[in-house]
Amino acid sequence: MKIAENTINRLIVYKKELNRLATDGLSNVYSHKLAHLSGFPSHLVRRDLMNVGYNGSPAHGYNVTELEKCIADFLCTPESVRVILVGVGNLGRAILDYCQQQNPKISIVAAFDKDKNKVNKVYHSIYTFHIDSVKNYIKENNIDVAIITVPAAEAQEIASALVESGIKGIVNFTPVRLQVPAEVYIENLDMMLGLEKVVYFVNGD
Amino acid sequence: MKIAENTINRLIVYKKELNRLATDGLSNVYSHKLAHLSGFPSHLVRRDLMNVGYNGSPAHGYNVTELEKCIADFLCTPESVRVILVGVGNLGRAILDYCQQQNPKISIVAAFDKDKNKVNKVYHSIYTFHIDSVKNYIKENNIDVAIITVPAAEAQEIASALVESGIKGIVNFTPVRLQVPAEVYIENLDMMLGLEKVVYFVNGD
DNA sequence: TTTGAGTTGTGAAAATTATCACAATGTGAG
DNA sequence: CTCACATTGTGATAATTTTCACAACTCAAA
Repeated sequence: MKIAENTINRLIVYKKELNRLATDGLSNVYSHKLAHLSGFPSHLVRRDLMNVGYNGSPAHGYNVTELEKCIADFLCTPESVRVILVGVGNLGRAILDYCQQQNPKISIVAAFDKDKNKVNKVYHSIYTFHIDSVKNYIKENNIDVAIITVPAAEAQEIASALVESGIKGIVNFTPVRLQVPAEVYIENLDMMLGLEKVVYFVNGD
Repeated sequence: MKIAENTINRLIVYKKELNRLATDGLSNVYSHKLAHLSGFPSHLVRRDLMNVGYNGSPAHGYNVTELEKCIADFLCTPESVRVILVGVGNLGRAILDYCQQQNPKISIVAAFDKDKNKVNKVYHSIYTFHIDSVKNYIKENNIDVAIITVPAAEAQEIASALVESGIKGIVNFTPVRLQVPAEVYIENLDMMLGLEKVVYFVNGD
């Protein structure tokens, strides 16, 4: 069954909130509470959970840990995912740091840059290689996902190289709309776009 | 007329691509080309442009600079927007830097942190104030939009304080779902969520 | 002038997504 | 046991969003 992208977004949010509830020691939760925590209406929560195929109880709602696991299974979250990052600028280094504090299942295993002053250095405990070695690295280590944080002018060239080496998904932090084959999944995380959207909704209507 | 959030996203993308076309010296563009550049189908481009009320010519397509201005007007993009940033960690500093390289109409005018070692310092030419002064700053300078890059544990407390002071829109880089009144617009830019989504679409289907 | 190629703008249809409303269910108190 | 209550799961409905298809238009060339 095909699931809408928005549904996936929400499921990821539910999963995170469930995880937090679990660490808080709660064992069950009602759709209303999950709705309140995640910011979506409760009937959407229930509808989304229909998709993952987990059944709650009318009396106790959902079992927190079971539902979390069920969503994780549904999202096919593998036990560990290895990701690379290209572009060790301010933003790239911040992401190297940030990622380690979050989901331990997803880890950045290598960074790449063209600047010789950065190559062979370690940032936030991630080793930086020269960009020329990225193709080999991807192939030898079977990497599927890359994060791009290079300057806008280099983004397309880098993306093409990554795709050529077999990358299947890219988190794109540059403002450039990357041109890649349809089977490569691109998640654009343009911070400026986010800011502009907020400005629109605050100003306009 | 009410415009869907996705439409707003696309319009912002069109605007950026148009800007790039303009600097490249092109004077007009067809919906197909704009579609290719932005990654959306051409009939969606035309449908979206219907909303902003700009009319192209069947022979020459759209005038690049006029359309760009028209979209900007539609999005109510003010001549200049002043934004503050709360949380001068690695990510916060990277954003301070990144923002200045992009849209010159939107500028971060002040940063805030609770760490005394950061207060009164200047990062990427933005002055850092103590977090205790943020409420006054917002009121005195009439700030509408804030960027939150504090640790997850402090996010909600900060958000509540900002809202109390009159903030109308927040770009939230923390993984926390902020609880705010409905009239405050929140844009969640959770990098981990983006990564997880890519992992899902790469792995699963 | 007339024809033809290529594009826009848009009504209408299709597909998708969200909302509603309520039957079915499980629980605990009396 | 039975009843009242609160919640889930879901068919049906409504709303939204996208896609299709083509008439209307512009220009250039013959």
